[in-house]
Amino acid sequence: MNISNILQKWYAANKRNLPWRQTKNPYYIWISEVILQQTRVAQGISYYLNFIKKYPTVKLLANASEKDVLNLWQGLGYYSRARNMLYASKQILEKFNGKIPDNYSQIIEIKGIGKYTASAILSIAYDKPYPVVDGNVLRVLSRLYGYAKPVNINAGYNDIYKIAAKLIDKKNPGNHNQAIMEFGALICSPVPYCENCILKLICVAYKNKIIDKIPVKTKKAKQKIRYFNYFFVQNKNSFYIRKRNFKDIWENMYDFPLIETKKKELLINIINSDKWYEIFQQIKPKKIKYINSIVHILTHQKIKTTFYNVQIEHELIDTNNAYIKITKKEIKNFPFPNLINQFFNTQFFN
DNA sequence: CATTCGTGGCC
DNA sequence: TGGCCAAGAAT
Repeated sequence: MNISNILQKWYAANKRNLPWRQTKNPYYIWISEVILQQTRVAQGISYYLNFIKKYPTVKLLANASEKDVLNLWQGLGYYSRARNMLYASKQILEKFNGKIPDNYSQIIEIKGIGKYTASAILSIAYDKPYPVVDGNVLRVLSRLYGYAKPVNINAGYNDIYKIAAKLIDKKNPGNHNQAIMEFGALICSPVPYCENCILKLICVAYKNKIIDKIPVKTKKAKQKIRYFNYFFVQNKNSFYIRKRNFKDIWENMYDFPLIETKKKELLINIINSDKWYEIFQQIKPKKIKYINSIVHILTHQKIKTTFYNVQIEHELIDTNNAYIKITKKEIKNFPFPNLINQFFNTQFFN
């Protein structure tokens, strides 16, 4: 038995029962693959079920609003995936007659579908022999073959890709690809379960006792620290939000009026300064109150956040038309990043 | 091609 | 606790 056969046999006996494994519908496979990009299976399952329930076809997705799609994606992170999927659904509808292409050159044109997702859809939904190389495959194959150079650069990725291409079962590519990924997720995990591994006798890293040193990765850049001051501006039972319609984190999501500072700074006196008027075009508020401070961690940024409550007695004079006045009941209609969403669950807000 | 895009779980 | 990492893609 070759390696693929061993993995597929293991997979048949040990695979998890996941909702997207009950279909070969290319649309569903596409949705699942995008949701699972850089996302754990446990976190993605409910989003997948909600997504295919609300948008069961390409056409229904293509006719959705971005705000609704982002709302469904809220809390999952990497929101460009949702924006790209909406764009992609229109591409599929118009250029490919509503059908996910079954060939590489066309499917790779679709927004949000890169080398991995193209290969995953083609192999799983259409039985085409394209090898997937994701984080699992990089780990499994680098250990198995004792590949001790960095895998998170192009050269390393290309080396592993060649191995993956040589290894693939051309008669059962979808099953093969899922088997090796599942094996990486459950057995050859970052902290591996070598005692349960069916490949340990032929695993170079295991034989050389360097499992904990492979895969090799180059260092990541240090997190940037940013200081956000969010103003929960309140006018009786209404408050103000705005859409982040500019190039930064959380693009096209909603949040509160924000003042970013370059260092840690308490802006409790801002209503007595000209700065308040410059930003909000608003006469001096009735009162401002510090609420709390939290730290929100992103992959490349650490957001040190302070929330303030500002009570005003007149409407915001919003010459830039930047703010939307809403009540608490309307919150669920708008997609917020989790930093803001968590605020809605605090004692202050309720 | 290195960086940037969230969030949550794990140790 | 801080760092690593998860079915990656766009720029």
